[in-house]
Amino acid sequence: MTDISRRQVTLDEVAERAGVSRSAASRVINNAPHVSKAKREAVQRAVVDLGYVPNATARALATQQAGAVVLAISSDNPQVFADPFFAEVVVGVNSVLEETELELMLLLATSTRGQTRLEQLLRTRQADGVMMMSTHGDTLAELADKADVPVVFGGRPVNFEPRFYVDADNRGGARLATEHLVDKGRTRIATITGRMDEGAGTARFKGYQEALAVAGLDAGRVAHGDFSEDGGSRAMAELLSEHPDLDAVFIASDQMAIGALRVLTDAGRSVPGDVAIVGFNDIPSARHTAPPLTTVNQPIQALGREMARMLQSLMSGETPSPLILPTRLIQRAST
Amino acid sequence: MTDISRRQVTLDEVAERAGVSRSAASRVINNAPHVSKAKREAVQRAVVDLGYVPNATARALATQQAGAVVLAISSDNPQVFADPFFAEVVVGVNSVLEETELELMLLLATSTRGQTRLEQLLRTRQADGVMMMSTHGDTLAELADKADVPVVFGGRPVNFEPRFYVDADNRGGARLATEHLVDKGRTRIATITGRMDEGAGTARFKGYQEALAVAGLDAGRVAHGDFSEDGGSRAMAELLSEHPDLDAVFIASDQMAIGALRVLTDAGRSVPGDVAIVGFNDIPSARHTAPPLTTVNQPIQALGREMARMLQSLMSGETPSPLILPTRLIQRAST
DNA sequence: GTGAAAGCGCTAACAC
DNA sequence: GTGTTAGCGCTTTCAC
Repeated sequence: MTDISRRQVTLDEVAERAGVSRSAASRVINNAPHVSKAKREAVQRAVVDLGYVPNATARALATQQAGAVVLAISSDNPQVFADPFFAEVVVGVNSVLEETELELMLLLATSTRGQTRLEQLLRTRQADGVMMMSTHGDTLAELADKADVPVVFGGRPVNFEPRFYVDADNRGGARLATEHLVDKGRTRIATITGRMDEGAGTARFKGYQEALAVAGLDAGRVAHGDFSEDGGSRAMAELLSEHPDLDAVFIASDQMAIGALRVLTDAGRSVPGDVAIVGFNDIPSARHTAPPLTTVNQPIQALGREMARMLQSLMSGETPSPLILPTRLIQRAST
Repeated sequence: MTDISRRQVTLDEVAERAGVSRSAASRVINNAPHVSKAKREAVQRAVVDLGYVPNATARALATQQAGAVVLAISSDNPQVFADPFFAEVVVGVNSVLEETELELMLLLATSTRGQTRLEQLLRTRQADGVMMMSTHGDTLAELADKADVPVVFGGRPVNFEPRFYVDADNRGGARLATEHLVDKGRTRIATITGRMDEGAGTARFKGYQEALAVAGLDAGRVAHGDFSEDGGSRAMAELLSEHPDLDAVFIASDQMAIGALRVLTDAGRSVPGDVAIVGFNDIPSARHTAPPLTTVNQPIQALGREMARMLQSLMSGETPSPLILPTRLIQRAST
């Protein structure tokens, strides 16, 4: 293992050592043509001897390519990133980036400061591409979608369809979940929605409505949550007081389902005996609730992977199609 | 909101527009002294008019400062990053970086490829500093600790004490947990350890031993796990067959505790009636197991925050002291 | 196949 | 205070 605390070795030094011009050395490094075999080898030897590593900054300046992409997560709440969801996305993204020379920059834009930074980033090509996950607000998203830097979205904003995105089939998943409730013979099926200013929130609500419409059932038992456990509790309490006859609930996130479950139990309703519930996301905790939660799984790592792939494709001048990843029902004891 | 799809505006253009020299403009941008008020204002106006944003790459090349730090997580298993733990660390790190001009780069070094990249990074000053979390192996860590780039460690390697680190008090937490079991009147207290090639694994084991030594109890009932749920199940089964008399288990991670809990239940041992257990990490699921898990909480976001702060301090030439963050016992029904 | 030379956009001496 | 100048380390025409 070579000594790490050595100062930067420049291309000039390599060239000198190899007895060639700097341009020749450069050609070898970037394995470009027009170099004699002899020189090529001489340079390669010099590179090894000196432990040369190209200076990425200088290269970036010369080529006008940053050699980095950014994963930007814009939200009004710094804590959302603590959601394991993003960790999984990152793993997926990383798995494809690892095959390339691209660095990954992470931009958690919560404050206005972060937002500004994101805008500047978009404008100044400090990154060769951006993967954007926005949990709220469409204006930044529209802005990003218009930037001349390649941008792919993870998930879709509410009122706006980006040119390039990969999303989970939230609507389909919600339909699946609700249909499952119907299949189980439930007829008074309520829902607790997520935040309706997020794409996932509205899509899951639509899926619920569709499934009930098809089944010819009433889709009027709805309470709005915010994806959080507490929000789920509140919404469940509301539902219970306004629609005490409900016999099932489709809940737009497992976190909310956990909150709702507690309220149901406290109210003396057995699950799934009196009320069947299904959640969404398939978080680890969903396996450990009592009873374990039926839920909808989405392929999160795949989402990250496909975002990165789509970005690559975009960066190499292609025009990829948007992608919707399938979700699937995980059946457990709560239904 | 300004149009984003505009090409790069250079400092020269700003200078020309303001009718000053480039150096004057540069001074204003970096609010350095020696500029008359008039010119300063002229430049500021030009900046706004033109929508000038400095080119970070060029600046980095000129100043020899990357303007970015990296969070490197080196592990032999790509999946470890999916652990919510890291998401929390990132939130902490980001909260302090957000106050600065520094970008955050994420380096998940799993493959050899990633390792190489990390080494190069260390060597070429592509980043002004690195925060390093290594889950295994000490050689890379020692290498990093010797690099001339500021490096702070999150957690400590097993056989090696870095110069700058912030760590949770794993040993103290384990002692706390074990003492709690002692206080509950348990006398045949076993342990399931984590991976013993990770600092957290060995430290928690030491804490267990210490507590039992102080209490004058036998610390011989031990099985080794790997922090995973399955590993916990296996280890618990082993413990049950080799030390069927045990009446408590300190388990070095909640994930393992969940696995162990299932095995205990399946074996007909009631928790905490027959066997009391306590876990470590305070993951969300720990609240939803049956019974809910007593566990040790560590301040993960604070860990991230302090790593970033320590790095900043290091980068500004100071010599910070290592930091150990307190852990605390969260008492629930499993004891 | 080869090298000289001109940048990439910025900062930092230095002389005025 | 101010502007001129020389780089930072690399890539890339362009003529040979």
